[in-house]
Amino acid sequence: MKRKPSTEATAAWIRLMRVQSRVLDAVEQDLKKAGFPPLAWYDALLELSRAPHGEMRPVELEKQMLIPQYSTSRLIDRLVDEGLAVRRECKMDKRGQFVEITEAGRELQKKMWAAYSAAIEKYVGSKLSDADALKLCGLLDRLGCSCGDVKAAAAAKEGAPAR
Amino acid sequence: MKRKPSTEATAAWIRLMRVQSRVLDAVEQDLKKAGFPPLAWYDALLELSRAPHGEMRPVELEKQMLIPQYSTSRLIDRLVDEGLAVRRECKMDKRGQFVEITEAGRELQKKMWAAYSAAIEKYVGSKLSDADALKLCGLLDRLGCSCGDVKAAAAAKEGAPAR
DNA sequence: CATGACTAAATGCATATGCATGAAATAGTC
DNA sequence: GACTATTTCATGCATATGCATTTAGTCATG
Repeated sequence: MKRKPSTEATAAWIRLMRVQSRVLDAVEQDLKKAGFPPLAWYDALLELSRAPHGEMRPVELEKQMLIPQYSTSRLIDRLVDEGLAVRRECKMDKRGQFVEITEAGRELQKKMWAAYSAAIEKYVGSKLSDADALKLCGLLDRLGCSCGDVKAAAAAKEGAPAR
Repeated sequence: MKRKPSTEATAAWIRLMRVQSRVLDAVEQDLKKAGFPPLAWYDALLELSRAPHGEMRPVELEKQMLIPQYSTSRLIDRLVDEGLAVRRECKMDKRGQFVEITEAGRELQKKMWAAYSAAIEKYVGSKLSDADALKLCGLLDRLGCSCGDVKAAAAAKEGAPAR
């Protein structure tokens, strides 16, 4: 465990950091220029819209998005403030609650996907063949994140980065 | 430009975001647990230590690290506060200044590299063969970031993510 | 050498984040 | 059922970030 990384591994690390940062920045900028909120909002709206009845427990959302608890709490605050979601009482566990996406939330999610998917195409899709994209997936998956199968994403047709 | 991304491209995007986030998090956590400051400090110290006479203009540092101007300014503040760097007058351009790394700064950079490189090995190196790491580099490079040549990193022997 | 355009760096202010803790409900145990 | 531990969610506080602006110096031009 004390071994030093190879030159190749270090180079891969640097690129992983840099490229992600640049690409994410570019995508976020495109969204912002189009007048949309940050990607994190999109992720949350997407999760909610996919959930049965469009509602989830904050704890669930937190697990899906892999962000800290307080972060979830505040993200929900903002969504609610903007009328994109509502908090609903949770009868079975009165500590908890349900967060339900509103019609406005669903609409925003769809509109954002138009801009978001265009950005993905612009900054990723157009630079790699499908075969190379798959290779990239394979290599990234080896770095130990479980992102589910590529086919699962296919079924969903919408992408969400987990920050 | 309005084409939708393929499933493969979207999957690659998701993985790029997720894996980077997880790996960076893991590395930062390791550093933090070892009592070290954030990676951004390391990057700055490394840049400074490589510069001739261990000094640079803030503007240069900003360009190297690709972070916003105000961010550089405040990062330097912190380094100076901790005695890791000093601000020096710039005679040729009195608007500007030089930032020079101190002995303490050089020492910290070296100590951090020990922990940092171990983390890179742990979370990247040990998961990929060198050949695969190179493949990953190649694919990531196609996404349009100029990270310089792998050989350049080899010469330097130290890695720095650009945030 | 005056003036207008530009560059280097810092900073005020609003917002966001991380951390630790708090409050309220539930679950487990004796 | 009383007691403790655990889970769910919110929040106070310190720090960090993004954005716009300010201050100071340089440069180009007439």
